[in-house]
Amino acid sequence: MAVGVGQVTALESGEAPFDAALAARICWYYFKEGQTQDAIAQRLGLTRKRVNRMLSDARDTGLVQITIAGPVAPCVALECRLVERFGLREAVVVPSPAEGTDVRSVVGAAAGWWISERLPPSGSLGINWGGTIHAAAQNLARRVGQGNTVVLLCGGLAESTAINPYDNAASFARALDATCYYVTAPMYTETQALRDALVESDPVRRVLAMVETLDLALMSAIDLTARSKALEYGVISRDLWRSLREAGAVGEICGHYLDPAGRPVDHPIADRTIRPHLDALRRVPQRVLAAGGRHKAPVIRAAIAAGLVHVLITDEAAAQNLLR
Amino acid sequence: MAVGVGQVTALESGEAPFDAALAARICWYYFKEGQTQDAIAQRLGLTRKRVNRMLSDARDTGLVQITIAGPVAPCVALECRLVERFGLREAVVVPSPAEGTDVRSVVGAAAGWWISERLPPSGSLGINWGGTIHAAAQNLARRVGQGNTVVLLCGGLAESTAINPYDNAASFARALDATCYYVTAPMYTETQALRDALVESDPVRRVLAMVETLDLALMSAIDLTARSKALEYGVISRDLWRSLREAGAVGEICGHYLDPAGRPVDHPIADRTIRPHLDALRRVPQRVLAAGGRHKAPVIRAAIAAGLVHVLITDEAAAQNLLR
DNA sequence: CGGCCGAAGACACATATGTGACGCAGGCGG
DNA sequence: CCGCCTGCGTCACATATGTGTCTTCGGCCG
Repeated sequence: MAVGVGQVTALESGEAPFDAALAARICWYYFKEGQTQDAIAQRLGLTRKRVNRMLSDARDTGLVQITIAGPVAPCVALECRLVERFGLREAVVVPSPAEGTDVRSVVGAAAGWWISERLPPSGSLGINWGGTIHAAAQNLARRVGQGNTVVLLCGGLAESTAINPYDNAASFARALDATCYYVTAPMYTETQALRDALVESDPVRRVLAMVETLDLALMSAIDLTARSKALEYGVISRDLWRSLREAGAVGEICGHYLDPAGRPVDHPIADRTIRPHLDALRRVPQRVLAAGGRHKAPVIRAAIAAGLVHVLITDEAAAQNLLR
Repeated sequence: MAVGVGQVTALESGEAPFDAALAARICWYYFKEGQTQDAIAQRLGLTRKRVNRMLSDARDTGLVQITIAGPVAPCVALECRLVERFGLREAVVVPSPAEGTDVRSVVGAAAGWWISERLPPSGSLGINWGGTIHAAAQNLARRVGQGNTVVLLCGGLAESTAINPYDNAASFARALDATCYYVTAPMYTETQALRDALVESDPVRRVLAMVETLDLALMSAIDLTARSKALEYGVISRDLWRSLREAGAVGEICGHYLDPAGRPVDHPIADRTIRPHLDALRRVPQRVLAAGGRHKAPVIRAAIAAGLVHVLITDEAAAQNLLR
């Protein structure tokens, strides 16, 4: 119970810590003791509705984490085949969710779990952005004071959507109790001159240079199919989308637009994008790609071909497409 | 209902010993995707009941593991174990502060919060003294005109330290807008005759008798380890400390020195101490002990054994020691 | 060969859960 | 000072869940 500390009363210290404690307690009673929500509400003097809401909040924010131990056989088979076919270090395949539901949350959950397991103490982690990464953030095992570092590998978005890059990074940093470095610049600029000025500027340059120091990079990929979320959210305009496709791009990773063979495509946007160097990314010792959904298969293939993937975290549908 | 290829494979392979694969898949759909059991059953061609049973089996066998993140999670676990192990009505465990800092302020803060929540309007509250109680006083939610009563359950200290009993009581009374009753006598006298005379005197007798009317008693405990604050403050002389330890005492609550089994020890100081009767204390309907720090574990155990504790408010370190 | 037995399904029902409608109070800006 | 608006509590109801009972089915044993 993080009631107020020292002379500070609970109220003065703000509701946040108290709420977290209460939420944790509720989760314990509900998930561990199997109490009914009603009973918990009575026991703690709350309304059932409140308990109910806190429980779903807890699930959303990752306060409770549900892990499934045993290997899911078919997925394990796919994992083995992916590793073998593409020469990966490791593959994680999760069952595809029902048609119409969002694959990113389940792939992200797997990614969060993977990072929790594999990020060393004092490790330095690079991330980019996207719904998958956002979901990963919600599924990290909490750390305290291990001296981790989180580096955001892309610029920000001016319009704050639910999956803003800065928020992604902040969520990671909060969960890992990490120092966080942000690229204080937009994802891409309107002119090349501005891009050049920004990447030369001290704060941006310093953060982008940190890619050389990373232990681990967790990246998602943007596809350029008609189902692209980037298109849906307006992060990529329809005109840009069309011209990228015409230029032969199948998707984007960390600001790099790749053709099916994993080569960067020639497109003006490249000169206006703020991004780490591709070669620098290729020097990160452990590179993890988290992307799911069958429409992501081409960009995943491209990313692998580009040498950006040591570890692939994906879903059944994408895995099957990749192996076809 | 569209069934994914992987699922068909799983079904057609018809594992007679419905291996962990199916169970894991069901768990995945249920916990990760939030599908309804009915939907899962339809999707996999099973009955809902079967899905239901596999889910509860999975929980029992640990195939799914639910963990609660956040710093307070282990505390909630400890609370539950304390309640169960010692037959308490309630336990509150706060995270232990960093080594070297004072645990009493955080335990006291929790105690203050607890009292604020649970002391009924017009309720009568007994307290003793100590740093923990002092901290509790600082963390009470203010009340106005609810007709509360505060009764100090011990004598005073002539030398005014920061944690003078009278000041403790006054702080409580001020915060609760309560009428306050003080034991107008020292904590212990130099002779038994004086003690006897004092407890027979009208004001002292009347206040001590009020213990029978209390709704709630909030008590801290003095330990007799080398780290005892009472020793450090000189409230207990080193000679007294040594002889109490030799007599088998592990600590003191409200003037009662207890051995590890919770029995009063035989020691001359007992006859010179001004204190409520142990049996009277045991008749207080709700008895709360607030004490933290690992060195308090023995006296907490003694207090519980003595039947003085309905509600224990402590810290992680002490809780762990208690459960060992 | 026939009956026994256990596993698993169908059905039913009592709870538990999630969610929307409504209304109240407290904070805030006009 | 007043009205609006947000947040929360209450109520109500549609689903979802857990569990019992009865039945069926298939294997096993006498």
